[in-house]
Amino acid sequence: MLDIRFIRSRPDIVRADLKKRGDTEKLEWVDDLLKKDVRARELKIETDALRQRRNTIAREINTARKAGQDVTVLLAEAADLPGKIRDNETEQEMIADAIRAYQMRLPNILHESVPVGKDDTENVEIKREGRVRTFDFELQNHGQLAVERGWADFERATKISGAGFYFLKSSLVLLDLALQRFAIDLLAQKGYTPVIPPYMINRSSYEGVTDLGDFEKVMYKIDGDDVYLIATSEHPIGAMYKGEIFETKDLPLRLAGISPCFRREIGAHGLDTKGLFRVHQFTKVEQFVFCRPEDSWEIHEELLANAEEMYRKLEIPYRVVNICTGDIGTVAAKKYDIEAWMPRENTYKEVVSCSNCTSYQAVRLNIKVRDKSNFESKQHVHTLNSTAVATSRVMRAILENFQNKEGLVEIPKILRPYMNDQEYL
RNA sequence: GCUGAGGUAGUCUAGCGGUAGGGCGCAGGCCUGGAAAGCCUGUGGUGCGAAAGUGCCUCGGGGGUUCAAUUCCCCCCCUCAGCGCCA
Repeated sequence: MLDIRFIRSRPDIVRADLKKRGDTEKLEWVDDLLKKDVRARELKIETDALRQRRNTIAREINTARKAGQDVTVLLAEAADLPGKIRDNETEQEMIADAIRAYQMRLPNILHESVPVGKDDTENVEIKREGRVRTFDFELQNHGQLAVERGWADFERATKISGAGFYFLKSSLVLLDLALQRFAIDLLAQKGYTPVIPPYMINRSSYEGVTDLGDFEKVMYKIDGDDVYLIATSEHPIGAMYKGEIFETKDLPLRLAGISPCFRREIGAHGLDTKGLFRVHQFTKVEQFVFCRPEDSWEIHEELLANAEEMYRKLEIPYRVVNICTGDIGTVAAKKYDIEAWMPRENTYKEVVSCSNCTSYQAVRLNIKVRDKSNFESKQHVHTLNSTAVATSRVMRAILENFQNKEGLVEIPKILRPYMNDQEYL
């Protein structure tokens, strides 16, 4: 969320950003929020004065009693104070809740390079990489191919868990693990520390890292407990340092999260109905960085470069798009997607999402950095996250891009050391 | 799940109705040719103030009693130890 002090001092920036997003209904929120903020501070001054009087009088009563003096006048005054204080506190709480509710719903301030657009059709392509293969035969649907070869079982998974689930078997299990290990090794070599997080986290931690709407749309709640299944390791890793202060020397902190990801929302159907593209559960290796505010834009490019390197090495053609205002959501200040070439559909489809969340998550989570040379000054850190590999989607890309006429699937060379040096699945 | 002990500022620890004290760490200052040691100050959140300052809040969380709660009462959460169950 946005720091109240930032909103207070630069409401012009907040308003301009909402206009850029076309989110004009929230302009009124800013006005109302600023009004409530003024009232909140008036109330604080009043209430603090009442509390000061209460504290003083309590001490006076104590001193007078010890001196054996009469305290009835003091007690009479003191008796009125708690009620007055309580009335003020009630109003203060109401206003604080209202301000917080606005803050939780106001989106992050966008980077100037974010293109204006109404929805995902207006995202801006930045580049294309890789050689797109041509096929002189009809490609098989990756899901059907996987079932025929005994690499996946969707029907039995549907029987026991519902649509959107799958059993992975034999070669695809090894491929899944190979992709994870490839990604971890590549990131570890670049200074990222691998992390396996808890797969369930509680609501208050979750509110720090995600959009409120996600609780209804995306997350699975565990019945009877205050915990949710994680939708990505970004969430537990972001919340990991909640309420903490980093030393400058400890930043940037580069982490590589490895976890299953659970998502209720699986969206559109069509070609993807049966298969590995839109599923309720998949495994993902994720890059996550905590850094000083001045470093985040450079690191955002680093995360994208790392992700691109993976797809180049996997020999999967891709393009990079700059996500527009209508598609970016509330948390990120700028977001790139990498879309892998899916030859059967003749189109690029999302496999990586790479975001600079600037201080938006850090403000909610209260994560700061302290500079040793200026001990008193603390700033909120910036957080960034980017997919390295979401194994289900990359497996689909491999099953399609590396298929041959005989229905065999070649294993990308970079993965073969992780696959007992096999050439084909 | 049961029993017991705990939760005090970055960390350790005292206080157990009347302004939360000390050790360590860290930051700054004095001292020094430089350092160490020693000594002094500071250390979380927030309000007012140009600043110097000054006030309020903070003893796991929430209620209650009281002029006044870290302290007394009630509910909840978490940690540790032992026992039980368990891959």
